[in-house]
Amino acid sequence: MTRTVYIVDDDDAVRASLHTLLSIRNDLLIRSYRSGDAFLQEVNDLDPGIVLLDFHMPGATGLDVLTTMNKDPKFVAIVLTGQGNVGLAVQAMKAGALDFVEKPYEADVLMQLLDTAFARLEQGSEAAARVNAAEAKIAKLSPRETDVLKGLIEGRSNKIIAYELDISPRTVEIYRANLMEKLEVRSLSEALRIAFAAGLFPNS
Amino acid sequence: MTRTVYIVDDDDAVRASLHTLLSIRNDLLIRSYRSGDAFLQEVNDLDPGIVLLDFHMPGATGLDVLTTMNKDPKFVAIVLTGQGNVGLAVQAMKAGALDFVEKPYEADVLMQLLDTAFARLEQGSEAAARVNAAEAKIAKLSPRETDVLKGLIEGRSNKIIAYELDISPRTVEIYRANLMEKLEVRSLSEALRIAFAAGLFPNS
DNA sequence: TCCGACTTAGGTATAAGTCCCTAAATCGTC
DNA sequence: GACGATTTAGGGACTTATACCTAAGTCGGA
Repeated sequence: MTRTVYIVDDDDAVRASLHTLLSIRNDLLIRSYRSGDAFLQEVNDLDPGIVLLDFHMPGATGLDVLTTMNKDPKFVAIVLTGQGNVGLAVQAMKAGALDFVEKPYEADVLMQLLDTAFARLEQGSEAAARVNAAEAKIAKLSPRETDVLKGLIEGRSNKIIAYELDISPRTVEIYRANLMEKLEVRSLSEALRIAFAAGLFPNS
Repeated sequence: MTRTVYIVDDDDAVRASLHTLLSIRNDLLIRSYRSGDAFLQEVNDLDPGIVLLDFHMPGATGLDVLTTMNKDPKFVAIVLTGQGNVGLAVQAMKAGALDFVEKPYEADVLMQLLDTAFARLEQGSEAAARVNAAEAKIAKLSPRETDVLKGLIEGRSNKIIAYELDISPRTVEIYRANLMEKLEVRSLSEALRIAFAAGLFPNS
């Protein structure tokens, strides 16, 4: 597995020093960006990784970057900043940063943070992978098959579903068999589990 | 609905001033504690509410209180502190505080924070109530009924479950009927939904 | 000691779901 | 215009599940 670290800082010296520091660990792929804007332009095409983020930058600030990639589980951000204060730290943490560290940082603290960040990244991408797999399977279903799945989720029998969709129970059976095949499952419970994972479920 | 605010601060003047400020809103029930220890002693018996928490206190600090009630969705904490710094703010946010505000705070900022906090509290307690209801129903099941439910979750038929438990398929049918009754559901899908909600499900 | 819950099990009937076969109209794509 | 996917549907055999009936042994608590 490639462990990628993105450095986003407008200060050449900071980028260089971080690069040197991180190069101690030879399992890291390091990419540097000289502004938040430059990073945001490419963010959709990037592999998952850790983002070491400066707060004060011309153009998009660290907070802008954080809010943009807020819910994307592909990235875990650590804010590294020169002039920090409580308000900024709180904002950054609310925006989902793993940590907010004032420069000068200690090398071993940063290294430990990186490990934590990679651990969280893995958790997040496992969860995301499960959701993705489930959604991909659901997406294969035809509209009618999806209708039937919804009926099954609600706990209705083929007969009732047929009545609601105004089609023959026989046809419901066929859609049901089709969706089981497309979802690659052999039991209703497995099908429902995929529906759960894909967020198809009513929480009420 | 009673909206409760707990004030935890060792400074008499701060407690009094917060009390006065919050009294403007006559829908709030206000309780004050002069130390983190005093609050923690009662925390298990308290109703859900917002905790306005000082950081620097003799005995249990604000962070101690935060970590103790960390995962309890009954409370949402806002840290109000005199001498704050970035490190403390980050620790508090990591420990689950909704916000970290330095004194002197502005009254309207605090009021807005309270609204946000109550909103989050309601979300959390709705979710918690669902989980509780589900767990309570699962807890009613006898050991054998639970075994059968696990088999159903795995997508096995009565016959297979009977074989695995080394009992008659007939008996599995009875347990199954019993658990449907105890769970107050009429379909497998509803039963599985309760099992999901109770966290009985394998994520792998 | 008796009551209630849990565990176990059979019979019989009906309902529901699955698995095999076939078949045709529609609709968009190459 | 032919090909594939979608939607629609029937028959028949087989498997599963449900809904009713009864019944008995164990074990802990009132």
